Amino acid sequence: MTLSRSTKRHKAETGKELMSDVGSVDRFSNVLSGVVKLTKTLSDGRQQIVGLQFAPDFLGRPFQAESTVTAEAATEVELCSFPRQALERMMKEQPDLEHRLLEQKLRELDQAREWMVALGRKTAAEKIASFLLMIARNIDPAAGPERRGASFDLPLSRAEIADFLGLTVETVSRQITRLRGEKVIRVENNRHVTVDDIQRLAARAGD
Amino acid sequence: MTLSRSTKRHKAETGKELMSDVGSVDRFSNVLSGVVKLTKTLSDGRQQIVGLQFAPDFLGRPFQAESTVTAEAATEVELCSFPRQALERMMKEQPDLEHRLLEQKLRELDQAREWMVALGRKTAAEKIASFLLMIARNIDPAAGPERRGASFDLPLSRAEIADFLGLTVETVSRQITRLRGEKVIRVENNRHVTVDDIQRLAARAGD
DNA sequence: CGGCCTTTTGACGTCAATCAAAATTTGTGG
DNA sequence: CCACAAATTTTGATTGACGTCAAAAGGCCG
Repeated sequence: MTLSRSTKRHKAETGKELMSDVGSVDRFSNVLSGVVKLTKTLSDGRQQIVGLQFAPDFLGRPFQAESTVTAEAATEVELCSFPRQALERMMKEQPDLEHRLLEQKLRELDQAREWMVALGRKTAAEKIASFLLMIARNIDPAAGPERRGASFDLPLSRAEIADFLGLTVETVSRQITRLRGEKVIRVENNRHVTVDDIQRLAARAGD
Repeated sequence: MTLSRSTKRHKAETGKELMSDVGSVDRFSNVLSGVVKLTKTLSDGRQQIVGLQFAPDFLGRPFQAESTVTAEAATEVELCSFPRQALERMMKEQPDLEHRLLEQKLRELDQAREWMVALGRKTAAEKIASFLLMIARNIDPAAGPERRGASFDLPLSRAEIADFLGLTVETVSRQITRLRGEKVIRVENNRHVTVDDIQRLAARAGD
């Protein structure tokens, strides 16, 4: 994608709020590396992560934003960000862009619905397995489709995983411990996960 | 929207499967009246409703469909349906169409994320209140924004509501009974609901 | 009226939440 | 590099909200 002159690049430290659809922040970005989490919060503080964006996803909600989603860097993130105006000009000049945006949003919608099934109908154990599987597929640098194993750093803390899966930290921890006990995964430094046999993990995802 | 010659109109009886994104069914529709439910099912039969489409929503997932969503009529439905080919031709002739499709998909994405919060973080009571509120806003014929009350037929059975909210039929029934006992809603014939004070209902939705 | 399906109600069980505290990791300054 | 503080993760004990199982009540249509 060619960038207009008004774009800028920057790194965001972990946890930094990148943009909130709720208010005046009126920018649009491209995730160059890292993971961005989209969260929604209830008035009493309960939180739910409603999406994760990996490179090279677009980031932002064009055409008005009433949806009160907050985007935060989950890991070190490199963004290429530009004002809404630039996006809209680019879309005029290059209608293909709007098409690609539609395709990405359709993918996001598919993913959101995938997670609705997990949130509504899967057990804690199945949620964790599904989550690890999803991360493995998105993050493992050598993620060929025919790989038997995978190894990756979790982009989220236990608390964030809980917010993603509609669980508590304690339940997340227990389920990960259980998977480790059953040798489905190995965990180093709490963040690095190795899956020797992805099929065995997939078998626990409940699909 | 102008319809190409190859389009057709038909009514679907309740419960009829309209299209499945999984396979060869390759049509695209417009909901003219009624409610269509989008469901996903796990291999052991657990089901989750991942979306409800009200008139005048589009229905269908253009540009390949790997997402195994099934669309079914929840009520009597009038559709205007046409083959994918027609849609793609129409999009070429009228680029505005693709733009409107994008806007609708963005709305659907917002809604999906709204429900992710409910599924992951709300209590059974809050889920029911949120659901009734959503239906009231979409269905009540006289739903002016400044109405104090609302009255409508539920487009879903208790079992379907359960599948939408990630609950069991029994829990749905108990929560509705509870709301009735507290005079937040009145229910006639199990399907018709009257809300005298929408604010009181909204206060229980937990947002 | 009678069978069938949906909804409600009741008794009980269980999975995940809550509460509490220990263990481990991470970060900071000397 | 180590010592200490803070944050994160794990583990344990207990509770509670919702699920499960069972049966009664209510609607719908022949």
